[in-house]
Amino acid sequence: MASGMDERTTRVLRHIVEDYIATAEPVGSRTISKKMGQALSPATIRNIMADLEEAGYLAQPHTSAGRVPTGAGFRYYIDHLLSRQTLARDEMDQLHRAGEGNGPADELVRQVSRLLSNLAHQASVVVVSSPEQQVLRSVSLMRAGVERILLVTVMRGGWVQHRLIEGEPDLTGDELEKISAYLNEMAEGRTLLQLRSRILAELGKEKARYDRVMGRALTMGARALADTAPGEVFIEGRANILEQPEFAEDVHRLKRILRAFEEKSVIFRLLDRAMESRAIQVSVGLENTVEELPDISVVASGYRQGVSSVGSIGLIGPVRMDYSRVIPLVEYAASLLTTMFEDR
Amino acid sequence: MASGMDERTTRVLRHIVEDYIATAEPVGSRTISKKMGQALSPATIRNIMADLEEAGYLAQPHTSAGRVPTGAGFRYYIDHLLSRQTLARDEMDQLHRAGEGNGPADELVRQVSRLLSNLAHQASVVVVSSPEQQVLRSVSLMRAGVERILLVTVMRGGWVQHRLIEGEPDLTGDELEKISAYLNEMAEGRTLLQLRSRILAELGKEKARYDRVMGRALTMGARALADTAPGEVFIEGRANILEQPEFAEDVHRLKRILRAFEEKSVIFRLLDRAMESRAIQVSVGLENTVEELPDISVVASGYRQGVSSVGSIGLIGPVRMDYSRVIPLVEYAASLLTTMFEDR
DNA sequence: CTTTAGCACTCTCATTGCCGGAGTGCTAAC
DNA sequence: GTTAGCACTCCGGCAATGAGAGTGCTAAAG
Repeated sequence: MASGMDERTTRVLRHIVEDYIATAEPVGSRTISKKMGQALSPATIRNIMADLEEAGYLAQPHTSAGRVPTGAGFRYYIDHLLSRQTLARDEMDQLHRAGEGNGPADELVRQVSRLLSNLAHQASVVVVSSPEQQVLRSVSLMRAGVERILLVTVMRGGWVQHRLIEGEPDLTGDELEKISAYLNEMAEGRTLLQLRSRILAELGKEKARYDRVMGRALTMGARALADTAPGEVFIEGRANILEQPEFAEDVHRLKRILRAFEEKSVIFRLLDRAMESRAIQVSVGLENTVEELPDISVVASGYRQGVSSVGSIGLIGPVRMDYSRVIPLVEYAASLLTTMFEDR
Repeated sequence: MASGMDERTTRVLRHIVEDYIATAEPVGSRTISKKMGQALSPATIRNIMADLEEAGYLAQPHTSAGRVPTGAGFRYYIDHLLSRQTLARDEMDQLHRAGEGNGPADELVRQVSRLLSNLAHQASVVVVSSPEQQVLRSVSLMRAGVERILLVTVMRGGWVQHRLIEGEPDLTGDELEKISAYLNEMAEGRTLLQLRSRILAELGKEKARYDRVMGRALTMGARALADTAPGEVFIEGRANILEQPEFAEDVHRLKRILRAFEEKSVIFRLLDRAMESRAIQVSVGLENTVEELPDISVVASGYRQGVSSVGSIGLIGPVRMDYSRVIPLVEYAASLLTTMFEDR
């Protein structure tokens, strides 16, 4: 049906969507007629609207209310009608400054995310994918308690991660340092995944035969990397979603979304489509496959470290979002993250 | 005036507070009369209520509504009238299990906090104080990029922290390992604070004179520890505060508190009184000195690592909280955290 | 002197009925 | 195909009303 609409019809649809985005109220034929410079009378608009409703792009909350775009309406708008706003110089600068500063990677990412959230008046989410595919820069083993050893990994791009190895018999400081150094040498430039298989290969080859340090290093490495780390989620600007009347008024919805924010896995599912693709992803309403949140929209884009995608950044909010503004914002933020990780 | 109340008056006050806690509605003289087994007629209760109002413990939303406890009323109730509920076996078990598991310290703390939040139907907050005073178990320097070095510190108790040293000329892997080992040896068993002054002393003494490794180690250590790390804040169960009608109904208040949750420093100020003291701290309404949040209550208790307090855990919610239940919960959670860190 | 019954009074809240306004769909004319 | 006109629908706000809950005061009883 999408192609079966003439230009006039789509123009009407566009105006309806944009008016609705701006006001959050159902929009009537009069309003649109005025907006289009009286070229068409309200009555005509009404006819067109009836067509659009039949095609599934609009809905009426009740007879004698104006029209509201459906999910399909938004979809069509986003795919064919949207004209992106260009970002204000000032906004780009702000984002830049947030990402430029000194400090650990996670802190900078948080700041960018937060600013994005404030600029868009939506909640902002960053997911960092499980670091399995990322290239290591260095690893270190540290004593962390009785029979507890901590494996710290630093990725290219500056991401730091640590995991605990428990129930490991204690070693002297010297031994630990040697083992650590050995592992570190083995790790550099490899991905976690590669490191793991390398360790396993090595372990099979020489066994813990004649080199005690090497043997211990290999078994410990193998243990530490046995289970995959989950990746991380940062959510910033939860308070901003109260700016959106759809959440401020409906406590139930608000609660649902806040609950979802507390489940890492839900957020992961929400953003993982964006992670793969290089282009920005917009999923409105029911399109996202997360059954807990049928009535929200996600605008997200992956960011990369070198050639491999390592995560994504996005906004979560009601379906009625100012996409023309929000899409460029997210895109810019994602590209910023990519450059941030480039020279690290 | 507190002492100038006879037992009958305080009993009335207690019933009013408890009824209000249970219902969130102003409570009238009839209700109280019935609750006290008709020993006193509503009229008598009314007289007593008038006294209590004059004394500042109760207030009327408007003539001909029931009474509502004031901040002072709650304060008096907490200090003199409260009878703690004992925790259900099951709740203690749940908390225990949350804290017992394997995994990094921060993850476990999060889990305990989250469970606490769910049990209390309030938002739960954990602050980990700046690690300055904590005793180190080990430190390690790791390569983290061009001219970037990461200092990772592991505290007794299992807390891990890292800070970036930027603009540091690159070293060979070997050199870095030596420096790292040297620092590690110096660090163990000292607090961060002690380590820092030790480094400065050492730096003055020998200068970077004849031992290049030592010299580099000292200057890098000094640089890394120059600025104090801020400490951390975990907030769990934000969605639970919507269970409380005072937040569910008043978007403005909700927004204020969500905004506050996004400012580490605010949360710090809110909980730092609890950090010092070993006993549980309850601050109702205006008692907390955080001007952004005049109408909320904080129930918090510090937890320790050995003898020194390292943070606190607490609940944040409306003044109308079920203190008799919530206080034991927080206490138990705090003691749990203390034992969790003991054997690490 | 304290307690209580009685009563008049106040205030809220839910219900009802009643416009006015916004918007629609349909029909007939342009 | 477009539009003016019109009857119709539905929502939202407003005022009036009355029930209900609760109070304070007074005067009588204990």
